[in-house]
Amino acid sequence: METATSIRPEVDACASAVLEVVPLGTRWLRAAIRRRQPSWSLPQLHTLGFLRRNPGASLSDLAGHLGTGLSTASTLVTRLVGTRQVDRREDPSERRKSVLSLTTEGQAQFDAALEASRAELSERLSHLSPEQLARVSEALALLHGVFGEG
Amino acid sequence: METATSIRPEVDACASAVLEVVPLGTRWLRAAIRRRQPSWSLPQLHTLGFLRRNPGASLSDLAGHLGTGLSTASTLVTRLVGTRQVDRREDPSERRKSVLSLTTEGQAQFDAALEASRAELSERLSHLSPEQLARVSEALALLHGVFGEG
DNA sequence: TATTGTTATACTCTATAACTATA
DNA sequence: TATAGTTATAGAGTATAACAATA
Repeated sequence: METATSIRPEVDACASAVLEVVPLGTRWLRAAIRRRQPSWSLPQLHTLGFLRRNPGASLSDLAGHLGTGLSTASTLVTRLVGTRQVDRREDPSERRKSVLSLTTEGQAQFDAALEASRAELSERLSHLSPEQLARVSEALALLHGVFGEG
Repeated sequence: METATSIRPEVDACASAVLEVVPLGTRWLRAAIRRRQPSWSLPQLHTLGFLRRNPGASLSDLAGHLGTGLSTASTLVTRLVGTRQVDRREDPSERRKSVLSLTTEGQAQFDAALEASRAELSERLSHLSPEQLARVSEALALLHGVFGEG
């Protein structure tokens, strides 16, 4: 199979770096969350984070964000509803749809966990110089676009 | 609880960006792999990638890399041995230890999948300017250190 | 008929605990 | 006794397929 290698070697090197760092970051993040909320899985955290930013989203919205099927999102939400962290209602105007949001308790727990992880990450990032920090922030914005545009 | 907020707001902003982009990248990566090798899970890919770079590693080495317990690594390896992608032997000098490596077939499949994902990522990264690309690469190196030093 | 979501089934990931074998 | 690894068990994530309800 022709593997369509780029004309620019820097591009391939950058792609390789992404492929190496993203899993590293995921493992770090999972460990950080576990230290704080051992009962939360990464998918659960992603679900809570999405509903934190998008209150009132439907199950389809959530599934699209998670990159999973509707059934996966459904069982995920069912568990979080069971633990009183997510509220699931029926959309009055579109009765097929769910209206999802965090409960007060779910939001408080999520904010606390996010803040703890951010504090831990900040501690590590604080060793970087202001210039390095600015470049990392800029690079993250670029990667956000790269991952999000499709 | 005191959440030890940083004195530098830029640090916290950067940490927030990391917390947002890392999950995005993970979902993109999973989707990219699925397009190529629908049968591989992310943990399996990480296992293959680690053994690709560290042939002869022990099960403990692998578990440490994955951030999981020994039992998780053991069942993971058992499945990959069953599909003829990983070779598991006994260390002659330390008979408690396993010596893990990719089979010829496993290595070929991994290389092909990695190359496909890299090509797909490269296509997206190719839209960046040389300056942007350099910054992303530099930032990734910094993040590699941030995630890896603990 | 198409869309939204749920449920059943099966397989993988993961942790804990109990176990074996080796050092 | 301590370490390397396996196995049993249980709970969670995931996809596919079959289903119900709504539009």
